[in-house]
Amino acid sequence: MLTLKQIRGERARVIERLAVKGFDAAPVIDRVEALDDRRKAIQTELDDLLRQQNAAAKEIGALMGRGLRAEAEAAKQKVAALKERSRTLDEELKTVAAELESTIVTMPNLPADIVPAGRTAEDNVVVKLHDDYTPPAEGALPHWELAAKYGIIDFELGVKLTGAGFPVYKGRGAALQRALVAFFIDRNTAAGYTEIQPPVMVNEASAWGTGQLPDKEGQMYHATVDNLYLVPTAEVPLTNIYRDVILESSDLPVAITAYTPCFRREAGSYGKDVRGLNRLHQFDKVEIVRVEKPEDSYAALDGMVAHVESLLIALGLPYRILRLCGGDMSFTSALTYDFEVWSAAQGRWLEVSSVSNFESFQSNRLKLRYRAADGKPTLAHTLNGSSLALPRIVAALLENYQTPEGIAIPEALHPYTRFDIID
RNA sequence: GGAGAGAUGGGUGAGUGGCUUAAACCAACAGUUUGCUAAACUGUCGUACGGGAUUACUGUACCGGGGGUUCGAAUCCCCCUCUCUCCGCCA
Repeated sequence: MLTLKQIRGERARVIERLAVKGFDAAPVIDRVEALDDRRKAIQTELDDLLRQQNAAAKEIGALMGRGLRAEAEAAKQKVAALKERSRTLDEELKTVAAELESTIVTMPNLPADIVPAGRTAEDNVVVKLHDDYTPPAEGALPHWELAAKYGIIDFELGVKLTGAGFPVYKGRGAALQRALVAFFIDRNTAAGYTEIQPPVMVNEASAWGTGQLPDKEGQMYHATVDNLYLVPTAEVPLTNIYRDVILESSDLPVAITAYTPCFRREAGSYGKDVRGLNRLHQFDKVEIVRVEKPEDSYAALDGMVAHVESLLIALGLPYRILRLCGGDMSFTSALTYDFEVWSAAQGRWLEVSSVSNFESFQSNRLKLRYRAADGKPTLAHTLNGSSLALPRIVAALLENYQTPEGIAIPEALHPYTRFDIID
């Protein structure tokens, strides 16, 4: 969520920036300002009443101690009136504060200055297009046919065991998954990220912390008996490590990485978009998360983009990098780069990574702060990205590396797979 | 699943209705002293939201969360959550 300081202190900029996301901020800001003024007025009056009550209570104690019971009784009468008024004010304060909060949370994060205007994915800007690859031969098979041909992914068996969107990987298909996870994590740790193995179920507080609740409640699998949620991404446990934390300046930057399976209900998805590995209920992903000082966060974002790009280069996959336009960005992001790999047989780009800077939008909700040079707790910036999501990488590997002899394995993976072809 | 014990500041931990402005110790930070490391001494040492000349200073709230009793609650009552120990089960 945005901070009051941002909303009130940079009114013109907030209106101008949120217009890029197609959000009309002016009336919301008016409401925020009115509520905040009201809240301050109430608090000032309430604080004064409480001060009087505290003083009176202390006085009564002293009177009682000296045995002056009549005077004490008189003082009690005086307090009763104050109490009634403060009780009313207290209720009003809670109401106004709740309204203020619920108004602020409707406002999306401010897009960074370089975010292009636009409403749909059509308006995203291609900032890098890697076209140095050989298109596959005529008659190339889509990955779901290749998966069946070589017996490495069994979608039907997954349906039997669990349901659609829960594939079973077999033989070298399973080994390829394991190899990719290890490869990505090794590359991430070499780049300075500390490996974490978090729980794949989180409690309600964590789901709120990263904003899965209340907005995306229907997207998560919910174990109701224990009120735990299966993580939709490692971002949730990783980022919540720093919920309600004040870091020392020397703790920054934080750079962590984790592999987890990810669980998404994907309610409402259908059609060719969900064919094969394109969209699953359970999939594997390696995530990177950073916590940065505000002045460092955009350099850090560039570093993350370069790092993710290096993974795709190492795998030899044709890719492109998009800077998302205002309309296609998430509610919480200030700047997002999407990575897409080319699906040779489907003839379309598949998103395999999304790297974002949330600035202080996420940390404000999390109460993730660090002690700045002046010693004051200051909201840190958070960033995250996939490095990488496996299923579509596997889809692209199968399709782009298909040969008459089988699926060739990129050289970078040989130390991990210990085989060089799937046949 | 059963039984019991707990939750107090960065940490340990005292505090069973007013003498608490939450003690003391540890850690941290600053200063003094000192050949070095270190030690000793002195001081500082929570968060949030207000008021204020936005300096100083100052008000309120916060002892796991929420409610209640009371002039007054860390302390008493109720509900909830979580943690630990033992037993049972178990990779």
